[in-house]
Amino acid sequence: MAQPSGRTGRTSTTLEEVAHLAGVSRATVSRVVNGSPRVSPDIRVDVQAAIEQLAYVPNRAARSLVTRRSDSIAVVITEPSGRLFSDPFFPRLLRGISSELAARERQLVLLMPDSPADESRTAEYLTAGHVDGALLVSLHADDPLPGRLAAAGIPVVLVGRPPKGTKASYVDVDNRQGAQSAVAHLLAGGRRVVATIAGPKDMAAGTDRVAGYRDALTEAGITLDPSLEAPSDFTQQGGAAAMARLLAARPDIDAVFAASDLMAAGALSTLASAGRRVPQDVAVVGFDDSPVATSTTPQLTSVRQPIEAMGHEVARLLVDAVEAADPVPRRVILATDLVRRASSAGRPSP
Amino acid sequence: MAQPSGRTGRTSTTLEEVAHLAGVSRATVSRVVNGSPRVSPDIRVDVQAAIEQLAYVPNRAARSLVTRRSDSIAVVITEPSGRLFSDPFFPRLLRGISSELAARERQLVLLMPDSPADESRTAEYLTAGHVDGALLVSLHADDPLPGRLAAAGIPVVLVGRPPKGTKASYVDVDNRQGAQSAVAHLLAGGRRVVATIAGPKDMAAGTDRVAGYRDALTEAGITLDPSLEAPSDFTQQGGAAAMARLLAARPDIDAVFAASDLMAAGALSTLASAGRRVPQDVAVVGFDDSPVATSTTPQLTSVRQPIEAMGHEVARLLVDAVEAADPVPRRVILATDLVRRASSAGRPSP
DNA sequence: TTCACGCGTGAGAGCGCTCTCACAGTGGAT
DNA sequence: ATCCACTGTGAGAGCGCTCTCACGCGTGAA
Repeated sequence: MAQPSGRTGRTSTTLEEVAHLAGVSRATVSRVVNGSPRVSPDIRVDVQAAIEQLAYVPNRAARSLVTRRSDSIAVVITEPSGRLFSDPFFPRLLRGISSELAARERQLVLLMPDSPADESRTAEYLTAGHVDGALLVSLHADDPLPGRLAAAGIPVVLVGRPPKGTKASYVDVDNRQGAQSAVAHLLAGGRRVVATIAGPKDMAAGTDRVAGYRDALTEAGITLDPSLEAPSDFTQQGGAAAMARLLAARPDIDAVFAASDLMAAGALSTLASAGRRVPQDVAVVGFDDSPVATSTTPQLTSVRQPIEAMGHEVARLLVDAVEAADPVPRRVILATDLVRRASSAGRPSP
Repeated sequence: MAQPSGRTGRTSTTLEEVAHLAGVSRATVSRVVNGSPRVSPDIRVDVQAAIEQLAYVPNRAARSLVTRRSDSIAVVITEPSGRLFSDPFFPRLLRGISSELAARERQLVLLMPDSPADESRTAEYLTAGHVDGALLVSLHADDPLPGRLAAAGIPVVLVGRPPKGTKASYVDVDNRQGAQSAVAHLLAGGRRVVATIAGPKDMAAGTDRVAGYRDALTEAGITLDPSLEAPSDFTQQGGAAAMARLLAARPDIDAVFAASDLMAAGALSTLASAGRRVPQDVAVVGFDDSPVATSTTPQLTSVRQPIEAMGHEVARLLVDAVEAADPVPRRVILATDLVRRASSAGRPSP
């Protein structure tokens, strides 16, 4: 930055030039560009013609300088790289966010801090007012970021319900309902001893899915049994190990609801080693409907999450919050969808 | 945009205020901020103290307005969503890019056009001068974007060698050498009838990996045999089908090099159905070292690509190109690394 | 002592835009 | 005819910064 660029910049057209060509003042061109109603139709047409002819594009920097808005939104992904690299969640979410922001003419500024030093730099960047708001993607339970941003008055929307209660807006899928429908589906298929491989207890997605599992059993009048609930960590290895524990404790299991497809895939391999046939002996349902679900044998029934829709929703919420004078926190919960595949085919009625 | 925001902005400190506190002029503070050597040490200290005290952060918009640089770099991902959602390539690449750009104090503006209309909007955005340069991630063979950007004088760096020859800078992994080392490893393990499941012919990664496969055989004095080369499409299903074709044509195959882990995983399932043991009867090597490689049975030997390094390199190249007066195209080829796992364990010597 | 030179510093213009305010023109009510 | 309200337009200030240019001061050579 010490050196000015040697590049002889492509100088773009300015408002001034458009105004000159159209025979009006800068102010009028500005009004046309920004869609003000206070412009007579004929002048508007002239100005638009001039804009077209000169291929005029407003200079964001100049505009930002006076409006004190950057029209950019930060997306902060703080993920220690495990899930980031194995789960298609992030690309899909980014696509949803990107498409919404593009439609709203906002820039998407991506931040992926990958060290504690980086994270504090991220916080400084965000609070410096370079962006109008921030989308926080995978928050640690103890992340100080939401607090710092709130203190700095930066609008924030979270993706996924944060583990601790928070005042911030967030968008999440209906994990509980999704899990409930998965287990209800197993019960409807004639299964009676339904276990679950759960996610970590310190993640909302973990606890909510267990709650949904219990809901379904309770609704069906089945007494809950702690020996049928094996906590795990959302990974394939973890799922395999949890399945082994479940089989050891309860050999009579005839169905498993895993809180992620990766864990379900792990469970499948353990079941295969144990000589249990899927779905004849044990039915399996996963969660996420990730690509893994169609590459296992048999293919996995799974709870599909509307990830792109989440992206859209979260971006919409944030842009609205930036524009609104009253940033009332909102939460949006999106419904899930059970995708039926071979792993949970119902038993032939006896 | 018609309405000014109702938000009562957190007004940040300005150069002016820092200058006042330090008892110097704006120009001097600016010099300190931008690291000019033409400032006496004692004054520099005073100014830095004032900056610290007021928590001064330069206003990007004001700076951009005069420097005519945005200090932001666009990353354009044009991927029809197949690979985007199944391959961890993109998150890893983004992380590499992000970390390099953060270190260089550049903003990463992410663009993911997902419709033709979107793509033309993207082109307009990029040529409007809102960013200093663009990183193009997964280019179609016939994508007009590089041409349009070149015409507009926007610096561009490509990730991966483009199918058609191009004058643009790019960074790629050494696909040919990677494939060569994989096949050499199979030969060193005592394999003699080595087949390959290749990628599409219209992708550089596809043809380069076949070339590497042939290199290794030729070096070992083995005559090439077209019946051992099965083109496919980088997907698991495609890999499974290609493996079936290979087995039908050449039942004597004792090793397979697949140009992607997904295809290798498909090959494994076909081999299992055909009753061939891996690695005893047939050794298998994949490419990418993706998470799939460790979730198959047996785990896959695979060629690891330095994806984060690619991200770093590509970002470095672009920032350098933006700063340099003479944008001489450069190409950087990164070495790969063979990760040995069970799927290619050598035969016990006879 | 005088002059030239270089170095550190300040004054001020200006980047392209928005937005307030003033003003001219129009038309309806008095 | 007079006044008022209202609408459309233009003039101009100013957002926060960089950068050129001029200036004053100290230093070394003449």
